[in-house]
Amino acid sequence: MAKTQSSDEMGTLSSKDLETVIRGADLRPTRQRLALANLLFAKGNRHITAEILHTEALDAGVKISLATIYNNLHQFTDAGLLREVVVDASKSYFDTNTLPHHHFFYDEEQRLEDIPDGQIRVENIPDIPEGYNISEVGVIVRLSRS
Amino acid sequence: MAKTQSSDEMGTLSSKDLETVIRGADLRPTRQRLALANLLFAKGNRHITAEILHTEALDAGVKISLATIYNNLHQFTDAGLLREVVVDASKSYFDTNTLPHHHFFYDEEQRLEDIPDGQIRVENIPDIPEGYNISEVGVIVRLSRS
DNA sequence: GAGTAGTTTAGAATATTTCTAAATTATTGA
DNA sequence: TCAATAATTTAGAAATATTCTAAACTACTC
Repeated sequence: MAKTQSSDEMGTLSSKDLETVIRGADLRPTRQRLALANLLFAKGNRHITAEILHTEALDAGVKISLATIYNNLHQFTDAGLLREVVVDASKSYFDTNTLPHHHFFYDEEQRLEDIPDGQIRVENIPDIPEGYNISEVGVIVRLSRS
Repeated sequence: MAKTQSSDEMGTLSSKDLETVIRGADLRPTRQRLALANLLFAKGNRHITAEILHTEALDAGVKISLATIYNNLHQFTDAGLLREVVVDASKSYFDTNTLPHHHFFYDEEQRLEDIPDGQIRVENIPDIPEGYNISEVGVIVRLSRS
């Protein structure tokens, strides 16, 4: 397997691989961090909030505080292993898919879902002011029950 | 002038007009509500947070509480006079332009700016699941200093 | 194994937004 | 005009999500 893998392909990482990923991000493979990495990266794409990840960790028997969840979500994000998606005014979602892509957001369920890259095209982005660059183009298609 | 006006054209409303707009939304033209409507709609498109609107009102000599700011922002939004734009994980922006359009967001300045409708096109939106409809397609182009 | 630097943690603090219940104001209709 | 009513405003408390602090703990280095 290639040494570098996109977050898209992290669905089958062994705990050895997870340790490698964590070390590659200049982080120590602590018990808590490994457990979070496992919850986040061991089963395909996820869109998760701090609170839900905390609950999942506790349910999995991992003793971990909410502060540590936040610390690690931000460290993973800084390391490029996660992407923060702003879609709800009151809480943050973290997406394990760091490749360029867009999202469906189900209003009633407060649930995010990937729209695979290439599927949507954004055309005709106007000129941007001198001295700036585009850091991200995000499309959110909001869905509600009809 | 036409009886119905898009929020786009509310830049020149007299206080009589503002009262009409407010009554049209089934709201009472109170001192506070008129003052807010004036701050919001009397000078072209705005993208504003509750806190900033509160400060502007106080600066203009209007005695008003923050709770009233929130009440009115939501009432205006429900009446279709404002649109809430989610772009920042920690606070909400309200946009006086309720026509379909997209946004630039200046990361460093935490500032929103309209991209006029028609300028950007979103193509190839995939099929959406049975039983849902698209309530909004939002594009945010994030800009950072280069 | 000792020293250090990174990590975790409980709990406090902060920020934004909502809620509550009481006081105030606008409206209606006698 | 005035009383009844319903909507509105308000201060302050509460709720929610997130960050901070400082102390305890753990992983790493030599």
